Amino acid sequence: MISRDHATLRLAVDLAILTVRESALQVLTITRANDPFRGQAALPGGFTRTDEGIEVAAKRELLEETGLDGAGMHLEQLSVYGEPFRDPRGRVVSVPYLAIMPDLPVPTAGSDASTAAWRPVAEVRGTLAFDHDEILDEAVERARRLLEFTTLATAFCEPVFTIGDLRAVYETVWGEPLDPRNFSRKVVNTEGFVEETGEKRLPGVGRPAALYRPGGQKDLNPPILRTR
Amino acid sequence: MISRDHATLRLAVDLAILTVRESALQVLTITRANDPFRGQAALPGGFTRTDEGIEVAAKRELLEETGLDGAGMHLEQLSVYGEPFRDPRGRVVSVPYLAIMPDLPVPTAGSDASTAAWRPVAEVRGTLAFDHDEILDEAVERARRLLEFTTLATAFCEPVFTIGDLRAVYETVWGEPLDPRNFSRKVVNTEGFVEETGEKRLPGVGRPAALYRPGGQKDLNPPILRTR
DNA sequence: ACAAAAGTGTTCCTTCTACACCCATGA
DNA sequence: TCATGGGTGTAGAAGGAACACTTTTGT
Repeated sequence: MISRDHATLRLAVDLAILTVRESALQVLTITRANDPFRGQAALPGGFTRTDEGIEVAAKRELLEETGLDGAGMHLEQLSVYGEPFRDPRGRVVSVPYLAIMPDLPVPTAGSDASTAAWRPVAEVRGTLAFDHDEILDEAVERARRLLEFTTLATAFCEPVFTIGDLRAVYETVWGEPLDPRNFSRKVVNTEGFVEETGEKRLPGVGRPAALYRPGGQKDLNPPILRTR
Repeated sequence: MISRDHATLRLAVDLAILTVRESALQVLTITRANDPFRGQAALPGGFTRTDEGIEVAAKRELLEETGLDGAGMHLEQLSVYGEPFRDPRGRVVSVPYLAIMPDLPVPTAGSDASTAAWRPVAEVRGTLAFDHDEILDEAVERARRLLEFTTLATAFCEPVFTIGDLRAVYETVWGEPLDPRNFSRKVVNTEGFVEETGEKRLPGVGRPAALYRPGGQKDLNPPILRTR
């Protein structure tokens, strides 16, 4: 039985899970199996449980809906959505999180996740259930800013990656081309951004690129500012 | 009757209201009149009402507890605090907001507000009820960052102010001295940060300073970065 | 040899920093 | 005339943007 009164307040978490895939910024969406908005695309999420912390709930939903273990993953909390009538079922306040991951196939483990799929952000904008379009916009904007001031771009990449891979992340998320030569220097010279592995990637074509691991640093100092 | 079960979830808003006063960063605190934490200092706040939006609730609490009308005021949402046992009364999730205002006397309008008072941040750190110490730390850190990337420093000032006043805000919030000459140039040359009034302030001593109004711009481009 | 991607060196230009110096007022 | 805070000029340092050029691979 679903509550319809507004005196009873429930807390939900939603997840804007972003990746770079096929040269496009993509987001993990599910197709809603139940009313309201049955059949429509939405961000994965669900209600928090009694005595469950909010970030814990977010990681649990991540696992349930995508089969991905978010144990070590960075979740970035976005602003809370609590308009009284945002959910037709009653008073639901949502705490949305931004998660960033490499281009992995969706394991489709849980029951709800059977419909989980990567979709290009440009394609889903304006089509999501509830106020998830707003959440997605905020997530993308946050991701853009995180690339400027933190080393989180490496979270879009595989465990080892080339500077070219990393540059592709910046170019895709920011939607603007960057000078490969200046970018390379900036990244390599920034203490703690990336760490050499000593290996090289066998190329399809061109000179093999050096492979790197994420460095220890979280904040990017100096930042890599985009030209506005 | 206060609920003690955790199945019933209630949503609260808390306010970290900052000002610069007597050359120190100060925060508005109340002394709790009721258990839990009776007699201890805390941030003003309260529960949201049925069918009331969250930011609306924050502005209502601001009015009730300080007598200040936050109609046009910028409220900056901080991260949500929802640990299951953060409030001994039951499951309470708090949405904290940062508010910035000039050094106004606290009107002490509402009943709860009789104990409202400005206190230096340095003095109250570690003494607040609930997890309000954490919230305050986050608020101060956010305020520091806002000064770098937005024009919100003007919110600490009276409706008209001198560049010296504005510099005092930066120095107090950042806790480091700035070069008055370079600061002045940077502010005046940044499009939309401040706007000349044509007036001058009658000085106690020294050359009279030009008076300015806040400019139209919200974001600060280029940013005023502090040296870390 | 050629195409393509990786990476280095160098030049130009903008911005920041430090500080010498001048300005306008009260005591 | 001196102290004090407001404000301009300017030289040097630092960092970013643009781009010529070299390196290393596959075909």
